[in-house]
Amino acid sequence: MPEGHTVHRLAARHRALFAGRRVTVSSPQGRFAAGAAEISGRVLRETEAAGKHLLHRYSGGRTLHVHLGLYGRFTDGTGDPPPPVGEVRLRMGRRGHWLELRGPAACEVLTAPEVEALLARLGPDPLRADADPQRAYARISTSDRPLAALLMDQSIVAGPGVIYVTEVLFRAGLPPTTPGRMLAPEAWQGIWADLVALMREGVERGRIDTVHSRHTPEAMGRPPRVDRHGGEVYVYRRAGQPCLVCGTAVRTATLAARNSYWCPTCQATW
DNA sequence: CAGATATGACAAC
DNA sequence: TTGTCCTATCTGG
Repeated sequence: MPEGHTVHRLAARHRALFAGRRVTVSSPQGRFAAGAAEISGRVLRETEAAGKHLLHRYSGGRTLHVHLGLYGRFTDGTGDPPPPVGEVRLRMGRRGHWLELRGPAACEVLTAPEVEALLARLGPDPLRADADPQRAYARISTSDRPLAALLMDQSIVAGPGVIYVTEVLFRAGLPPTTPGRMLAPEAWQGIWADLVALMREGVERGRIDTVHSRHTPEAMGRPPRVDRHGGEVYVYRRAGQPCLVCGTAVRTATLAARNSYWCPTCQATW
């Protein structure tokens, strides 16, 4: 589930559920027992998302940092918490509502300087008001690395994962192998604006849906896709299947240890 | 029931 | 570039 939109959505949900309240924190699985003891019984002041990182800021200056990694997920519910099933790393609750976390890559309590250091190594996040896209462009435009790798580098842009990056490059008409250096400033502005729009929509809807959004093939100045069936994304994980816009078989390759997908016709060249 | 897979990141080579 | 880690779920035999 987890690209940046998921984490921002969680931050908002956790804020609505628990911010300003005293919460109990435990680790049924045991792996977060010490951290849980540090924050349990404190007031959760505020929640925040930065890229794919979730922060719960507690009274007393401590911050819970969660990174979902590939499999991490939260569940929550009303009433009394159910008996723990499986590997529940963290459980938190207040009267009437509980929250569980399984499988995170990171679940730890950080000090203020550690939080600062974490935030300092992240690039601009399209979902944050304080984001400066030019900071990302300064890195992109001076690199020979392929765009797919640059945009997935969280120190360049924080939040997008392989799906958003794959799809935004399709929508920009650029192959994932395009060297960063080749990206014109206007093209970057377009990609950034597209990331902002798509990811905001992702936060609202709780899913990544790049085809049925406001940037339809028609709006992109391309012929409408014939197939009305087919799903939420243009090319991600659609290797060998016909491009939804032009019908060419979607190509795939491994780029920077991640799978890339692109349409060789719609994304012919920079 | 073993094995593959999943929207990620990092250390080690 | 490869291996490793976090957990659950789906596939096939």
